[in-house]
Amino acid sequence: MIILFYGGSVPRVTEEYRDVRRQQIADAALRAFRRRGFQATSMAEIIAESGLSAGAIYGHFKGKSEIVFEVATRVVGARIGDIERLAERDSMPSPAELLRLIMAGMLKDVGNPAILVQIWGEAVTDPVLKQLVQGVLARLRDTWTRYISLWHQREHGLAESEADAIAAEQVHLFVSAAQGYLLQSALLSDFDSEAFLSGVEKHLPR
Amino acid sequence: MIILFYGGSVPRVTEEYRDVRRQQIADAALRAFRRRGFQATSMAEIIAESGLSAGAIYGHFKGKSEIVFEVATRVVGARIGDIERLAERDSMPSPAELLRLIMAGMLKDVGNPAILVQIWGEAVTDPVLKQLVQGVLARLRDTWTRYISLWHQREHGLAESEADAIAAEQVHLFVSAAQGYLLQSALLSDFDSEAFLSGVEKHLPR
DNA sequence: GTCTATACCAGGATAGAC
DNA sequence: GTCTATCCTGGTATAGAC
Repeated sequence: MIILFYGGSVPRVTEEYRDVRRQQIADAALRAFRRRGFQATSMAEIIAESGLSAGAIYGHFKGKSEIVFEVATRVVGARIGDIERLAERDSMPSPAELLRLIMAGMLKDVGNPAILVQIWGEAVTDPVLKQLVQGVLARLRDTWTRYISLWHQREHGLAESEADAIAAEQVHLFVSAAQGYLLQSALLSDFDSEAFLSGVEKHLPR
Repeated sequence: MIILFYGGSVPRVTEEYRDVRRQQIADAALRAFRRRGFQATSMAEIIAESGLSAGAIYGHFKGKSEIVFEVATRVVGARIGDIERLAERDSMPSPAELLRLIMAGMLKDVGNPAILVQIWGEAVTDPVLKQLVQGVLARLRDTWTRYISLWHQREHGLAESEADAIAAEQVHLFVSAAQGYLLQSALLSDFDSEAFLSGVEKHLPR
């Protein structure tokens, strides 16, 4: 393929070209994951789906884990963006309503909650995935904490420091609710999403 | 080995003998899982740990999943027993305190929460493990619901039917908190167990 | 950078003798 | 029921040409 160097020692066009390829591979991987789940998707399938070859893929990623890293980072970025956008609205949804929205967004992008559960399971032994999950969880927790704090300030007129303190306590419950929701919807064939969400919404702190 | 048939066509001593063997294998497997996690433990290691041979193990279990099924069922049975015992005490711990106790018991028996997360991940694709997780979750949820209902009746003097209804809503939050706790303690190297538990305890419904 | 072909390995499960 | 030895599958990653 055409590789252009633009002047000095920095390969400008190449850089961009690499990004496009990485994106193309990540997109293909996500399509494959949506279809077959994470574990069941072999590198061969990602290769086929991408329309490229083994050599090409391994030229851009060290392996399957690195590809997921890329995919997941993008997806979670979208979710973080959602939360931050909602935090700027005149009437913020309550944290419990936020849970509903995040879950919906997650399922829409990822397609199948089982993928996440599988990644969690792999992360136990795979260092790259472990780092991914830790990073993702930290970002999500922080953003969510800010949201809850802001909501308490707006809704209950709490001072920022006080709201921050409460939010830091409550966020664990919200994050757990999200994880429980994903886990159960992935594993229980008779999972009642609406019962879960409304039950939880009713008893989550306000 | 000695196999005795006691009278008719029912092999009485054999039956007992099989149970002992199955138990021996299950114990060995749990020891191996505690040491290395679930995924990383190969059949070869379970075989070595049990002091038996491949042939012997496969004579008693169809495969790895069936062994975990046995192990997990025993462990969860203990947890169910804990809850039911606590429900009979004069002063029941609050549901939030129960969470603490269950988590402690779980970690004591299983040794490492990562094992559970790995089983969840595998359950997505493995039918035997999926059935295991579904069964376990259902039993746990039911027992926990009864506990919460009972607590509301005792503590707030609610009628049984009313207490049942509230418990059915709240149980999702408690189960999720347990799952979130296990997941995070397995995956976050800087997980602050005490902050989680006390934060959650403070904002869980009473 | 990309392709095809393939080496290589781990690990679960089985065969057949005792 | 149990043992030893081994087969066999799936799947990741690399070699070497273009």
